Amino acid sequence: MTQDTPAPTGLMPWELPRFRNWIAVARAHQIVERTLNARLAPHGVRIAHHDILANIYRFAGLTQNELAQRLLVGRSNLSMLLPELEKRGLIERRSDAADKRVRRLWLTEAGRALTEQTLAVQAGVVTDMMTILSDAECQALGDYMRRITAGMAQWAEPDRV
Amino acid sequence: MTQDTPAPTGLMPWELPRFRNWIAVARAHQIVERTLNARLAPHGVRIAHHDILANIYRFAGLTQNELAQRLLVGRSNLSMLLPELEKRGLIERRSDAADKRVRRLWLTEAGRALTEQTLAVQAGVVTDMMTILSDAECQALGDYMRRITAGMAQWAEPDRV
DNA sequence: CATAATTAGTTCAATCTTGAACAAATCACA
DNA sequence: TGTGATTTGTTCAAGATTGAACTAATTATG
Repeated sequence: MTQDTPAPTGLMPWELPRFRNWIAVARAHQIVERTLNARLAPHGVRIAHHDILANIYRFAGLTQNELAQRLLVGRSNLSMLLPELEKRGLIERRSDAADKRVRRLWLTEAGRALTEQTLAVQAGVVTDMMTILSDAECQALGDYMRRITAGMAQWAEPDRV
Repeated sequence: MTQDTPAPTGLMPWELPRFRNWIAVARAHQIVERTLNARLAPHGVRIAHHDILANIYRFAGLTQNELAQRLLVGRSNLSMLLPELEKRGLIERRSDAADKRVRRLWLTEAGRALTEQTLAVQAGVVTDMMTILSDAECQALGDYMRRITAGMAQWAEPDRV
């Protein structure tokens, strides 16, 4: 019953190699995100939480604004999420002595422990899925994507609020 | 002020090549999605809408359920979105004569015209960003991602509702 | 055939995410 | 200094997304 609409004139977008190949990226990413979310759920954490925790784990003492830029989300998003993580005793927000506007972020002991678990989950998902690529292929993949990201950066899209 | 937490024992996850390289994929994808959304906005459409329209464009007459599986979203999601697109006169939902549960999806003339525009926008974003890769690299990228997707498929994550 | 199991789609309430408007603190610089 | 521009974080309301529960239609099976 379902039928492809015949190409009116030239190639349809999904027939263009660059298009097709990017769609493959989007699909794989979507599936991995869903998988990660599912495996994170038993730990009482969503990807958004994990991303926050992992960044504080790695860059202890960063500000909310730095975190927002790093995650490519709006500051308001963090203003909604961080109090929740704070209430759960996973993070602390200490205001900066030098600049009273700023709130710097730190993990509690419990937060650090949880983050180590969720990082392990994420690493598990990623290595599971990437085993299908050889080391060289995996490296090439990373190089391609970093070049694309760098290229887009010049292209300069609207800043997050 | 911000400081890396020193590795307690072995490598931290973000130092593992496979992990690092996948993060690059996630980042690039995130940036491209944002760019696409921004460029779609002037057409009064978000990615979610465009994805729906583009799939109906390509697979005219598919059912809501088929569409949901294709987009990897829940059926309820479409039950919220489709009436909106219908009200805007972009799509039609005709119930199937053979199976009265099913509603098949078709584009109106206006919907087809809009979809051709948004497909062009998407193709523009994708080719813009992919020009930094050679044809061969682009092809390799697609191959890698399709292999990953196929690998995950066996791995069989929880079905959408 | 009758009844149970399955499937397609909807509704609803709970969450998530976002941008605009805002307050406070800092900075630029005349 | 003083005044205007910028930056940081928050609030709030609107929109988007999700899963669970539900109805109606179809299929499987005894």
